[in-house]
Amino acid sequence: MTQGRRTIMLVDDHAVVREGYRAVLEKQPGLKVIAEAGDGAEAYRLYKEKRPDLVVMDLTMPGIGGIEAIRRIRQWDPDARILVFTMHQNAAFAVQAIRAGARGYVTKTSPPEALVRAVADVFAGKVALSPDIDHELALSRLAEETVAADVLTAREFEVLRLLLAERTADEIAALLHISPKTVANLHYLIKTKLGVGSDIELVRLALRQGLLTQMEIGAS
Amino acid sequence: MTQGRRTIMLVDDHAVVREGYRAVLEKQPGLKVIAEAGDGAEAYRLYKEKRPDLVVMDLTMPGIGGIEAIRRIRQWDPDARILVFTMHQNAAFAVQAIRAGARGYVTKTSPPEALVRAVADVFAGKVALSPDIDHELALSRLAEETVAADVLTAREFEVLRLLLAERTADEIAALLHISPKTVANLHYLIKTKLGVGSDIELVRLALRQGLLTQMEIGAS
DNA sequence: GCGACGTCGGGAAATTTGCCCGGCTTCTCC
DNA sequence: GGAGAAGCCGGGCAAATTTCCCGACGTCGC
Repeated sequence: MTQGRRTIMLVDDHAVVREGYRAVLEKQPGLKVIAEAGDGAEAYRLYKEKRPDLVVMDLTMPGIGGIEAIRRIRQWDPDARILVFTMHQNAAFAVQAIRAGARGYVTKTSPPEALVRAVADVFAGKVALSPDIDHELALSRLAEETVAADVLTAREFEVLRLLLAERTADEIAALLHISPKTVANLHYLIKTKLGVGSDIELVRLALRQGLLTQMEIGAS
Repeated sequence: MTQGRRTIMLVDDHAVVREGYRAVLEKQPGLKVIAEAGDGAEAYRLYKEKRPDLVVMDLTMPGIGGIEAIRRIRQWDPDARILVFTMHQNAAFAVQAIRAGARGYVTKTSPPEALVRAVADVFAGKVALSPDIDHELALSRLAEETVAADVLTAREFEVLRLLLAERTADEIAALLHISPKTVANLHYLIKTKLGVGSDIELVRLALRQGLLTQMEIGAS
């Protein structure tokens, strides 16, 4: 990266929203938007081609999501600077993003200046978190909600995904070549491990943890 | 409204996103953004103060949501032109918005030109729907999914809300001063009326129909 | 080889679900 | 004012599921 001219790539599936990022960022001297992508796959491809100094990335996108895009880009270039800018004011998402290799997490509810400041912070080597996410993370620390991906085994996680996909116990049993009884046992075990009493709580916990995004809901 | 100078109010809880709308719309000669609001209550207040010729409105916002804001504005000014511009590519939302009095529904995934065209269509007296919403509505017509708000009685709807709020049957019974048995019966009746087999399907249907927005999920 | 752990499922009691019923109130329409 | 429809409430009971226990098997690390 040259010092005087920092290049940026924007990743968001909404073209009009990218227009907003661009307007805000290009008001800053020394920042230049050189690429835009509408989904994770395009982001990865364009990153390799354009080598921007920083990526501003949304999380919820069709196809390959933001988290996976971060992982891929960081695998290809471990020094990549990626700043997540999303609507999800959600500690679970922030944790996932940072673990995947993001250098910051700012919510879209923040004033535009916050984005500008976060960009500067990332260039300065700091981890940029907006105040509301600080707060969310603090709360989640206190709540100590069990993280599904951490406590569940691979098999349990798979059954959970299928349950959330509106499969009946019998369908899952047939799919996995196990007895319906085992599915029932796993279902029970999952609820126990996650400290959840009903299926309704289970779905809501899954939503909070991003296991099921609102996007997928329609695609039943 | 004067012919040469059409005034617009933007409503969206994300400041950066409003920046995008503004950039796209003000490129058009004859359009001028004269107000911005970040939630439904502010939108209603500002509408009365500024009397814009058109409102571009998001749906999911903190506090008073977009649907309710549309209702209020239209009650105060039955001729108000309101165009919904949202990320929700969801037939149920579109139906609610149009019923509340919106003159159009465009999703944020549409190219920026689609927004410009929709604005022009609304000014021309047409109902503006983006192609993906046309498609969603067509599908929903074929699927004929039961609409919770239509088929459920008030009591049933109330129980449904409480169930979704992660209350146990016993809590609901105590809250409504009825027997747990009745709650169980209502729970069963709700699932029957909505043509749903499990609680998981029930939650997902509620999400599709906007009874439970992703925003609320965290606030358990 | 031995303990820890994940996977798979049987068994049995406890609970919930699915579906029926009848009684009660309210509202409408004649 | 009476007949009928529709909503609300809850008992009853068989069937199904959930809950919790158990043992068997494979595999991995030490």
